[in-house]
Amino acid sequence: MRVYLRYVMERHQQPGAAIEETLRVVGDRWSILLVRAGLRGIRRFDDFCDDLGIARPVLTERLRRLVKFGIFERVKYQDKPVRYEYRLTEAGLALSPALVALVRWSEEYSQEKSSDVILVHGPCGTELEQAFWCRSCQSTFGPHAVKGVSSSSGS
Amino acid sequence: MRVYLRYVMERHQQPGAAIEETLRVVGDRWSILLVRAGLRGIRRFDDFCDDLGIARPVLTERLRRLVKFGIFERVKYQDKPVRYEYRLTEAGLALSPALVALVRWSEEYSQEKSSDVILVHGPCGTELEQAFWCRSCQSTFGPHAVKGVSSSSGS
DNA sequence: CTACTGAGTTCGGATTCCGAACTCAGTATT
DNA sequence: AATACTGAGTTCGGAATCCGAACTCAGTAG
Repeated sequence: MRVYLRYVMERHQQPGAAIEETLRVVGDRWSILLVRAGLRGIRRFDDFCDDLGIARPVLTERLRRLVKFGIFERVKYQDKPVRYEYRLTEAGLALSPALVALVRWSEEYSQEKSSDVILVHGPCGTELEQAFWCRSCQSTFGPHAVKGVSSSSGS
Repeated sequence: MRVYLRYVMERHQQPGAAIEETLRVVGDRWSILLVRAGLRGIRRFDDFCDDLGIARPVLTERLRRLVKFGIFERVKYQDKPVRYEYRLTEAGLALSPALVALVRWSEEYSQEKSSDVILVHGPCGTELEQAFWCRSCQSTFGPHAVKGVSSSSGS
């Protein structure tokens, strides 16, 4: 079955608020990488630092901001010398669909291929594909069926 | 049916190559916004400029880079004074799942809500949800069913 | 008393970003 | 013919951001 999508993307109030909102939070060079590291189980400051090669002052600032936006939480894991680590919140975990989409894209369209399996279906072990799902039609279709129909630009 | 996912995310060769690959292309502050503008039908230099409020030198550099990576193509649309415009390629369109994921996230988890309908199912007009789809199981499940199981971090 | 860990801060220098003004080809206006 | 306008860029100087390296600070281990 062939389904085509219409991109509508209306601006309600602010110009293109929704994506900008998200990008205002994770739209810099490091935040998404931090989330990915978090998904891989990294939690400590120095580990983030070593794993990503991010500069320490920037890491400090970025983690603080991500905590502020509720993506990571700063948890004390030790008292003696008081130490904190950073854990993904539910909101942070909820970014995974975006990460998966990013990985999938690189697999399909990036010149330098790098097969980096990120998500598997628990029960059967197959790689997952990402799809669109229409609630009322109950149908699923992949990004390949996507077709851009530009609404004729107004003024 | 309840399905849980396991985050596996192995590093094959380079540390976390896949996402970094994608982010190396669209991981700056503007590229994703440019793609979104492209999806909305914007094609001309000045229109990108006005719509996003991006500085012209940066726009120049960004478009050049995105053309180099095959996300936009520079098409001559007029001969008299020769003029070019920028159109999304198939690879560029293929970024839409990521954009949708970003929009969905802002709708669910961002404090400042902004209902900005981005994708609709052509035939029935309902908003689309994004889902994971397992090819072999033929089942679909949403991000809500996602559960993070951090692989215990090694050394 | 010295060495080490781990989460940050404090620096100076390098890069990138920005807005505003400029270029350059051709077209429309007077 | 002279002026104004369009559209895709360049060329500036100043401002914000990034970086690596060294430093702080509390507590532990030898």
